[in-house]
Amino acid sequence: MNKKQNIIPAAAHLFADQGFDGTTTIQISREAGVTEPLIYYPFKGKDDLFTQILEAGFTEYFNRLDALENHSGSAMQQIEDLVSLHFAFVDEKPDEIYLTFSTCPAKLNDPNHVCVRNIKRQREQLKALLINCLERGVASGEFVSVPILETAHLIIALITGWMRLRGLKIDSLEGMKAVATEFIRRSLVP
Amino acid sequence: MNKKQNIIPAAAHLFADQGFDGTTTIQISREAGVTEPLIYYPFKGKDDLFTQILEAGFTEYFNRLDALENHSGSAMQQIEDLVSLHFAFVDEKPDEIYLTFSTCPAKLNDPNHVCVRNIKRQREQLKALLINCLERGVASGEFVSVPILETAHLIIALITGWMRLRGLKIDSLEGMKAVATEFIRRSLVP
Amino acid sequence: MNKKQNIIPAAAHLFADQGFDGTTTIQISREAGVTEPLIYYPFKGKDDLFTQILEAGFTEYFNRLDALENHSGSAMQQIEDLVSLHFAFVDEKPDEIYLTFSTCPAKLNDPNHVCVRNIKRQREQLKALLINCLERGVASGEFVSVPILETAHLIIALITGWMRLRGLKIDSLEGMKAVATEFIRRSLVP
Amino acid sequence: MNKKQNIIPAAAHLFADQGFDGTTTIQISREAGVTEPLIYYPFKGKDDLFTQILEAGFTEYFNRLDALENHSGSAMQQIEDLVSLHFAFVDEKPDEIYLTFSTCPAKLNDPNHVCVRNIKRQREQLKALLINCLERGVASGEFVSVPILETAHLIIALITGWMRLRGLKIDSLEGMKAVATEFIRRSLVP
DNA sequence: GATGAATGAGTGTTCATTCAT
DNA sequence: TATGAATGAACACTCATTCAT
Repeated sequence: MNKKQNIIPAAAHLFADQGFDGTTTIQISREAGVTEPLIYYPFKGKDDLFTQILEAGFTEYFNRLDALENHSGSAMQQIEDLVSLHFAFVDEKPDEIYLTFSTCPAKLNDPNHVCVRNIKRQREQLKALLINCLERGVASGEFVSVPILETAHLIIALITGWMRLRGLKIDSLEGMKAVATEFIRRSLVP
Repeated sequence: MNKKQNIIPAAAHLFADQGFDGTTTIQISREAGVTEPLIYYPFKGKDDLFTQILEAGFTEYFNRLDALENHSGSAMQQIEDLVSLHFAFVDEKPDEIYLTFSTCPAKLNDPNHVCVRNIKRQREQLKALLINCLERGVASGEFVSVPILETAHLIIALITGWMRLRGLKIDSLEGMKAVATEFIRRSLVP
Repeated sequence: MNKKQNIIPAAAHLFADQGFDGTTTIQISREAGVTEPLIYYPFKGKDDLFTQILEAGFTEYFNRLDALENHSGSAMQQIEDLVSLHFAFVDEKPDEIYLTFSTCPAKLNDPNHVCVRNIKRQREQLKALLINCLERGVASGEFVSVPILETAHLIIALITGWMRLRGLKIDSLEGMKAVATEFIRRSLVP
Repeated sequence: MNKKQNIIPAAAHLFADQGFDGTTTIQISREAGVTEPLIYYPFKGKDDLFTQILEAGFTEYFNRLDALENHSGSAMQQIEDLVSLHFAFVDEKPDEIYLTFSTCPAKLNDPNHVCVRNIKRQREQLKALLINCLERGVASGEFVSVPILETAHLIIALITGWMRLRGLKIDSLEGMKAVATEFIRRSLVP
């Protein structure tokens, strides 16, 4: 239970960097400073390790997301919080959150697997939240009139696109949260 | 009976779907309806196959992108064309273009490899184009005053984020091009 | 029947240079200036090609060797002729003769195969000839008294050792025939 | 239960018997009583295994050969010791020493490879030693007058030829060392 | 708990050979 | 006869995983 805390971040980092298939158990053990078989004490295997990392990421992610659902502020405020949530998250735990938004490894593609289920749930929840938000905003006149579903998808693309660039360390610009928020606000608020 | 032509789309599809490492040569051969060794007739190996797919994608991509550089229209027009270019491209060749925008396999990460070099070139070229465009627009008053570099990155995130969702078949909404263009226009044009 | 003459020397050369297993049929076809499947018209396969080369080499070799058996000259004269035969042969057809004296490919090691049979026959015949020769020479006082069997083996080692060095192009010294003959003569003739 | 020690002799035997290309890793593993992947635990691959066997053989061989260089005895005595060295060696370690004297696999033919470098060094060192020896002997009148270089090559051919026959188990005669020594002595000493 | 040794299953790749034309 | 296209069988090698200690 002691070394488990070394393994998870090491694995998360390598998975995020090289993909699930591109990462070997021996790489993980070296990065974690343990021997290879030790991985099999706290985890059933490579799949399980991956799954647990993802699940931990998802758990925290959904906790934060759920807190947004019962939102009392304006529609724009809610979108702003949504953007903040994701941008803050990817700064805190770039590997876990990047994995959360990346594709499932091919071999874990069965629809009952935690990986697929959660990724689907995440997309649905994000979509629902944004649709609700946009509908509210358009109805109340807070937002200009936009096609709801398409705009929701667009904002998801913007958020996940940025997280991807950030998670892969391709983009390291600071202060993007405010810029993104303003960008969306100008587009939606009349 | 030239089965060689089946290999490229089959491989592109699988690579886009499962990643480079997650795709086996035998999967490719089955998807292409040929036997495994036939892959090695026109291609030197799995790496070469991947490289050639990417290179073909990049060649066409850069051709289209270069055509945008000497643009005579307004700044917004140019951004619109940029969005159109990418959205049209990903509709035409979802697999190839998705690969073009996805990450390099870990093992092909040496900086001289076509894969890395082109992906870098692509990001640089996109950034340069957008920065130029935004500077023009802001200077002429066509656009509101925005932080140039950050906004360029944001638009790249939006475009690539969308292409990713689209390339992975996660999102299949039609008519997104116009919605995206309008979304950006409202944000930038006063 | 036309291109067969191109294939044999090309194959013989490559087999001698790289060994049977180290030589591929495509190398042979290129060296012979033909396409790969053409090899299968005059030959049943790679094994057969190898066998035929060996057989041709052996046929000529045994022809020459048989001519030595009914020898009328002195014992030393006969040994001299034996040395001459081998040294001349390896100069004329270095590849074929080298193969003749080299090891059988592992996969052709069954004792009924032409390859094994001939190599055995060759060693037996050489041994018989030398034993006969040495016995004659010792009995007649032409030679000093030497252990017959061992000396026969030694001369075989000398001859095959030289042919190997020569066949592999490791040694390219000229005029070795006379030197070898003299070397043996001084050792045997009192 | 260190099965690693079984691998080297098993591999040496098979390599000597069937050549590098003719020997498969699965054959080696079976002969060593281990499973195939275990070969890759102590060795980087088939090439490395081959190289290490050769290197061990060469190291011991050169150690023994170097001991002969500073020789105080007569020229004939030195040659006798040289013959003894080789004949004793091939009796002790028939596989390793046979490999040491056999040809490099075609694919390891680059001139910097241990294999090529050592085989060259061996030939040069043997040649130098014999030339020196013969020159001494001829100058002092211990030997009859012989062409130095050619005779050196001849003795090398004799020694390596014998080692080959012996290493390949083609010839199993005992007591050859004395016979060979006498054979050479009679030829050189007046 | 911890590890060095070991392995079953599979991967990319090569090669001798055949087939359709 | 000749060849481009195609393949079955094997090869060296890797990897996630387990076992003996």
